[in-house]
Amino acid sequence: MTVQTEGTGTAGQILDVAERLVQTRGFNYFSYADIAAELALTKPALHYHFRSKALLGEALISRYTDRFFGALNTIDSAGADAQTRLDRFIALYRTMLSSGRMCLCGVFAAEYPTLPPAMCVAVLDFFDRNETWLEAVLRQGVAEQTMVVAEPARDVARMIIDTVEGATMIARAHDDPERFNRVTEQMLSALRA
Amino acid sequence: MTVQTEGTGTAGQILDVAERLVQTRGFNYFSYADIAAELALTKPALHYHFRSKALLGEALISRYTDRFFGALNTIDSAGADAQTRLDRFIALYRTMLSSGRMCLCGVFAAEYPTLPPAMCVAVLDFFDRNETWLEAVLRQGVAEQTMVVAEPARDVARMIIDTVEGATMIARAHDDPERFNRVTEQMLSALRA
DNA sequence: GTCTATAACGAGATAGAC
DNA sequence: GTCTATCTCGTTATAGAC
Repeated sequence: MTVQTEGTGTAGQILDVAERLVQTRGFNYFSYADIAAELALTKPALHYHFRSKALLGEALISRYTDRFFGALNTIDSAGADAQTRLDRFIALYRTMLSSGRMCLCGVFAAEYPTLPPAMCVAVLDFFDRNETWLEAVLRQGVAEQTMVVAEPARDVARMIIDTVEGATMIARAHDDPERFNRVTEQMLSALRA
Repeated sequence: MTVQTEGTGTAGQILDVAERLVQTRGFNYFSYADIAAELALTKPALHYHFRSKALLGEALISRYTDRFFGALNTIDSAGADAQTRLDRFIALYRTMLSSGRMCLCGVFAAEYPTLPPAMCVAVLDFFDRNETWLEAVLRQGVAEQTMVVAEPARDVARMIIDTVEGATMIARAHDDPERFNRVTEQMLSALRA
């Protein structure tokens, strides 16, 4: 149920380092040289695995999205109640924040107008799928009578994503993970029945 | 009550263009050459007014913060109720979003780990002052019996900022300002008494 | 699959003329 | 206050040897 795990092989290690650099510095503020230095490789070796930075970016989103929804699947398969599911969703972001990272797609959203088109499509897809997952959890909470959710529930789902992304970003700037905890707790308490 | 107004003189014009470029592309994805081309100047002319990009960044935050709190002062001097004040606060962000811009300090928060130290200090100061203003509005709403605000009210103020910053970022990626309106409306309705 | 070497370009910044 | 010219460095990317 974690989003950041270690990849296998050289390509996997490249993605690991690149992912961390994007989540901490942004897509436009790291270079192939940074990755090469960390892995004791040369730049052409990276280009062998990822022909261009744009393709590396696409691979990053693809793997991140797979892992993120893998984590959501793990949450689902535990058969927990809606409150617990929502708590665990938020814990995914808390874990990233604890290592000074933003959500990968949150970073990409901030840099959106500068991204290659293929990356843009993948970023929007990530958010759309998140909304769908959250909307289902909210409807479960209503059915369990533990949540009060306004209609359309999808807008509430969007509010949750926006708040969590914003809270991650600003708590990291303050270097204060507790800020994230208190803000998300405020948000959750407003949803409780 | 607007945050984006036109500056006077060459330095003001430089700040105008730089501000727009940061709000749309980020601090790490525009150059002196971009500004120079727009203003039909050369790069050394820009360096005459702002010796380094870091100093330009500091000047950007300083002017933006002044204008932002100028707008909040205008809201205050109208003597409106808390709900109206909060609506007008959110309208400041809506106006930025309508021209494809994020909050300047929201962008800087996303790029925070890459910024020069002096800019970091100024960014945190912007958010702290925002929290203080919002906390006062929330307490006014409680006194007017139009809002239900959990304690500590400062955490609710932080939640509002995080949600608005996140909603701006993600609505812009979707090129859908209505998303911002619906999300912030959901947030506001959770605060109503 | 990784290397050395290099191309081609753009970045921030400075010297010195006008 | 703005210019031409230039410096130095870092960037993405490729050619070709091993």
